[in-house]
Amino acid sequence: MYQQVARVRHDEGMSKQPKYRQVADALRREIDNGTYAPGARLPSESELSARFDASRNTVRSGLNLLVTEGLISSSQGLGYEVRSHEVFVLNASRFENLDLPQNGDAYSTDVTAAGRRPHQTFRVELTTAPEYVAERLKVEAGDTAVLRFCHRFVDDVPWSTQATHYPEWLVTKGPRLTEPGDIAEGTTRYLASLGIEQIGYFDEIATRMPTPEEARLLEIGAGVPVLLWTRTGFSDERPIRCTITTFRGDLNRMNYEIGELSARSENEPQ
Amino acid sequence: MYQQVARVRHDEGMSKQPKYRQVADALRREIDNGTYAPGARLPSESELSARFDASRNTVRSGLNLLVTEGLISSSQGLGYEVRSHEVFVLNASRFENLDLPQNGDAYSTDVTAAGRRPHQTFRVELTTAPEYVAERLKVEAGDTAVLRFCHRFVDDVPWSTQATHYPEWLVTKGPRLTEPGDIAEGTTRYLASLGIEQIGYFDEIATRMPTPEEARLLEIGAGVPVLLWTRTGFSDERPIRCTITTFRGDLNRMNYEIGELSARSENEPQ
DNA sequence: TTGCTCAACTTGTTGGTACAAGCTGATGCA
DNA sequence: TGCATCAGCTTGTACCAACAAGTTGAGCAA
Repeated sequence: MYQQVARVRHDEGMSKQPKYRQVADALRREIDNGTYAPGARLPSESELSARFDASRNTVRSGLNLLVTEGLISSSQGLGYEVRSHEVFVLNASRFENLDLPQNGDAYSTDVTAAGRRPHQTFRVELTTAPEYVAERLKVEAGDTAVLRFCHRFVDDVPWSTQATHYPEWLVTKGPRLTEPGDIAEGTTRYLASLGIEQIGYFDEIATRMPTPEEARLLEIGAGVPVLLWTRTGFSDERPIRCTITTFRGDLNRMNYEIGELSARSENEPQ
Repeated sequence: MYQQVARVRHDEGMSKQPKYRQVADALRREIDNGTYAPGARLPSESELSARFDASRNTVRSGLNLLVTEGLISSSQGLGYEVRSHEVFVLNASRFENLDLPQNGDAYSTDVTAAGRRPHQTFRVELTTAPEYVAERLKVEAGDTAVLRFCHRFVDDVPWSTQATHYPEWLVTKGPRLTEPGDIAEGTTRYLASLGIEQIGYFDEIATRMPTPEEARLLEIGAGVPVLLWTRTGFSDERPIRCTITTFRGDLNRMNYEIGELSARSENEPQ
């Protein structure tokens, strides 16, 4: 029916690579060198099938590799599109600066400063602390806590989700724990209203592939990892909040400044 | 030959999900709840094919989803194995502490302290600075630079690669730029020998899917993202080195401490 | 016992087919 | 003109078949 042997013979070391990888490599090269620019559509499967002299299944395997790598995305009826990725940089050591508390929401400020349009939805609820959060807040897993969940967009593109847990002892300090509006304005402001000062953060950064739920919220297909940022905030006595932010990995980068940066470092590399 | 219609009819809203997703979801659930523990082998494709009453191709599509999510890996002749992921935590704000320069290689120290066995290979060469690095070192792209490339293992598992670029002006300060051995011992020590002190860092963190080359070096299959850590070190005058570390995303996590952490925070959540 | 071969498993690759389902523009009716 | 329909494109899902190639263990030969 088909014979692989004869073909491999004359391939002369240039590629023992299987055909579907050759397809992926060729297309990846063309995406890299700009033959297919971000936003552009790739030729259809049947066209590629003809070009590479491969079956539709084989071409699909190759395209699937590129989807997995996050280079392209597909939609039924439309075709394959080259993904664009303008990254948004978050300076985590300056963010919510300890000395200069932001007047308002730090996220909105940052996005607006970058000339882009922020948009976010809130949800505040009473819940129990999951184990991961409880460890960090130094409470028992299952203890009640207040969760402030936040879904953020930049120019109407889903950007990140943020879940902040406050321990029970903290929210009962305030007179109005049943009013979600208090927390909605932002963590720093809320804590200030309770007379609590954050004096330090413990940040943890990890990456992994999104869960199906995350993929849905952030509208990312297979092949785009998420960047997980867990920030535990401390008062002079104990942890006062734990914020887990889930970023689209292809659209975000984080920065930290440590120690002194020389004078000329003001204009950081973009 | 086969008819999808009849089956969908009686599925009763419980799942409009395509069959290959049902396979993936079922297996994912069983991996999560421990039916298949890390390191365990999944049933073979043909067994799963019988269990789910699906063709081998359909089962493969489902398994491929889990590979993409990084939950399992496959090897020809062996089968599918549930991946284990013990994460290794790197405290980036304490790492190469500015006040207390490490006596020796910081990586080896950290890994040994965690009760695991470090192993690394070096390569030092004279090269030109790629654009990304040149921007950070404030030199022209294409300028000569010294590259120290480092391939690191923990318990013989590939862990990370590290590429440190030093600008030309710096290496010519030392009398012996042709001796690769000097840099091999580590950045901090090398800089000290040149009488240069690092007073600050600029760290950038990003994530993405690995390039084929990275996947080869780190021995990660599709579905495992990499964590990119770029550290630019500064003297009191200017950037003196740029280190790009590529971690396996499934095995590493980074920490930063900012400001003051309360007394009880010494025992950080693992 | 040792060591080799080989059968019988495993996944990997590639081809084929058929139909479902989403999108778009042309066509034609009101 | 306006709108509904539909043909013809696209990708998505599902099946089948065949052979390549890696791994393992049984079993035979030295």
